[in-house]
Amino acid sequence: MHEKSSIIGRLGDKGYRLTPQRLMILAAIEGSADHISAEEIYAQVAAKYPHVNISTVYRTLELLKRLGMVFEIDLGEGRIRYHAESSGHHHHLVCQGCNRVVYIDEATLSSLRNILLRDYAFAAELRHVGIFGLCNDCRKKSGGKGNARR
Amino acid sequence: MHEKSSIIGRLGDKGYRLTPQRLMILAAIEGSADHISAEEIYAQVAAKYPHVNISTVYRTLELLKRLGMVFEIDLGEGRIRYHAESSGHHHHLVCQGCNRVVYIDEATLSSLRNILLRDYAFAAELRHVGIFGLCNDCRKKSGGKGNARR
DNA sequence: GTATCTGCAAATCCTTTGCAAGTCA
DNA sequence: TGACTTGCAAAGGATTTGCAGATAC
Repeated sequence: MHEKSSIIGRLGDKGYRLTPQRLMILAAIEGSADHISAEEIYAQVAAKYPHVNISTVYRTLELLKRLGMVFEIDLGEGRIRYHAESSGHHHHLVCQGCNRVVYIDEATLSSLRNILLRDYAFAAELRHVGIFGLCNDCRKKSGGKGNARR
Repeated sequence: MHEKSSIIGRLGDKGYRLTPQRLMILAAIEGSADHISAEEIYAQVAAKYPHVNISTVYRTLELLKRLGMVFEIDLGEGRIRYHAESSGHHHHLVCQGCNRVVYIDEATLSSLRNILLRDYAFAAELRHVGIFGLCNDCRKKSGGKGNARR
């Protein structure tokens, strides 16, 4: 049990080829403290391996998503961000006034999840979207204009 | 006080021109039982008035958003949907298994809103995004594949 | 050796923009 | 009349795809 990455191990186990591109893309995702976009993954990989193409990044992300190893999160920027399944979960409060993202821990929303499950039999996957609104600072500033999207 | 549409009245009051395009775009939005996309608005308007251009739809939406008369909602489809401010509010549970959208009333999430406000001083605007997850049926079906997005 | 992957280039989808012509007030 | 609106066409950004050559196993 000492693989560089459990994801890499699992990819290999499932019969997928461990190409240098895939390894580098995985490293970028796993190494990202935050959530990373396809473009950012591409930039990181291309810095060491200029030959890669961004379509390979998208194809690899597609594969990893399909295998449940990487998750998407839509923070309303008009682009999707990705994070490794292994990197732990939290929720995102996205301020539409200043674009700041506040992280809150998973437990905060567990009661909501329970209510939706109980009353609507709906299993909410709250980790993969941002919750939009206004942070404290922006609320004070005359309600904050809120032109954060796209 | 008997305008066809309160939005139209307000647009005129603010000094914006009531062009036929704007009136028809407004009619499409207000007439939509559900949430409508720019493309759908365009199709509806173009049916009666083939001359319109979709850029006019986007520009009108931009204006109405700015004036707070129309709201966006991102249901994670890779496109934004719109609804009239006057059409009442509710929340959206979007099933990633079958793409179904379940509407829930605003009160259901008010406690969440209060918690976020109290603990994070964050004023969440929950009405403008969908909450993703799996509906009852799709949960039963072996967890449902969940390839709903884009 | 060969099925799987990749790079490349072009296409797609949604949305935005510049500009000259049209039109509401 | 004249500022505000529109149509048109072209650009924009994110993502996807077809295909032929490259490569992991």
